[in-house]
Amino acid sequence: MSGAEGTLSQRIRGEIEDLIRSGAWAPGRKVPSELELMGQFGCSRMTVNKAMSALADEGLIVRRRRAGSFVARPRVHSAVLDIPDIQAEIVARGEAYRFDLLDRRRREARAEEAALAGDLLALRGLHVAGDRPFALEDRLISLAAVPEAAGLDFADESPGAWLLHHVPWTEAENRISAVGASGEEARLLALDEGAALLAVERRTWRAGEPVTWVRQLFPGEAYDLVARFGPAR
Amino acid sequence: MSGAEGTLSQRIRGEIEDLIRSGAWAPGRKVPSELELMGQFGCSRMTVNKAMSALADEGLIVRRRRAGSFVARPRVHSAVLDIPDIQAEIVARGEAYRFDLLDRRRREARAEEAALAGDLLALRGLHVAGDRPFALEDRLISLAAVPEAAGLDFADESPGAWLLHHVPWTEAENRISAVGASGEEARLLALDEGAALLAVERRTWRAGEPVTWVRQLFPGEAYDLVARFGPAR
DNA sequence: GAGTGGTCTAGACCACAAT
DNA sequence: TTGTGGTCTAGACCACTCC
Repeated sequence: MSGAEGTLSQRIRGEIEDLIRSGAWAPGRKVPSELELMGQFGCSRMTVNKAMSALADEGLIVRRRRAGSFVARPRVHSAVLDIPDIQAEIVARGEAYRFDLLDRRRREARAEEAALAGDLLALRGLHVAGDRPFALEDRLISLAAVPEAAGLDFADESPGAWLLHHVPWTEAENRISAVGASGEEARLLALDEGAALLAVERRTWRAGEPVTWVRQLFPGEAYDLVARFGPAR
Repeated sequence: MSGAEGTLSQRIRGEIEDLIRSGAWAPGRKVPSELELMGQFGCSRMTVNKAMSALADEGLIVRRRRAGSFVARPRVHSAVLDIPDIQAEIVARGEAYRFDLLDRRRREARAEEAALAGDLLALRGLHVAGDRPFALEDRLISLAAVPEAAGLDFADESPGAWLLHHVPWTEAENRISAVGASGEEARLLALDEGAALLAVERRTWRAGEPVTWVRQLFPGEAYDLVARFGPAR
């Protein structure tokens, strides 16, 4: 939470940002107009406008003349490095997608899982494109952050896709490395033991609270992560 | 080049941005004050300020009260995904750094090297940390974009570090994958054939012009790419 | 037609750091 | 001390688009 810093326009921006990131204002909800916010904060329209423009640049709100401003529907595609929605990517290629849940259990966080605490859902599953294994996924979900997850079986929707659609506005840290496949991993991915895998490990927070940890293993030659950056404008 | 769009403040921003990205205004150079720009563009200070604040947010300029605004020294660390300065990383860890140039030749771009054209410098070298191979690098440099590179032997400084310091404000696209080491690659990196390598392939432009292409192979377990994103503020 | 955002103006006061 | 940026105000006109 952070709606109490610095200048007035930063404070306005922070307060609204907190409401959105915490989930209190759901996607699609109307944001007060600049005139209303002028009243609420007792300031000029330029000051409100600065805050709202910043939120729009960030992609947190969408602004339309005459209609007003609204909490944006979260874009899955970050400009710089996707949180890959594997399901959506496979479907977009025209292949059949399936998520095979291999293991599902509830347990307490272990000490070494510093990022997460308390009651967890631990999942292992395989993303399948057509009939070809696409990625092996191990995931922990904090039930403190996402209690609704406790009741799901993730048969129709992968945990990643479900989280993307139900817990918007998260922050994430990715670690990317290459590993040789263990015997078990090789078997599940239909590769030879020792084959090169791209390992993506990601921790995700919402409004400072840990939400999920995931490690995805991709057959290296079959998957490229693309990250582009440069002038936005 | 893009200094001719939209609103007045966008135009101001665009014109200055072009001057910086093209290299015409070198890092450290003083940017005209808001008062001067008000005169040049015949507008109010708020309009100039909006443009300059945006440039500062982008990291292209640094603003200091009383002193003025200056073209920023390029930060090697992008907020989202580094263009890794391998040399700096190794030195920062307190290890000795060495770049062994294995091959260096000039040649014309081939048809399949769509990104680059004309006269190229083609390099192969090994980044060494202490006495341990750290990364194998193949690189092409466009001599049309960077004619100064023709005269360098890259004995003291790796090509990547040299480019980072001499060709600022580039845009880049990274592709990241995992591959098994070929016999030659394994030999140079002192690994077993087939060992998992993290492959980072990057193309870089400056002001729309291709500058360099590079492919770096890291022993997978020894190197992590970290990419973090979320609220800036 | 009227409500909303998009942009701009002319002016103001303040904080800061270089001189 | 003084030039510079940082922020804000109160007002304005315009463009768009929903009603």
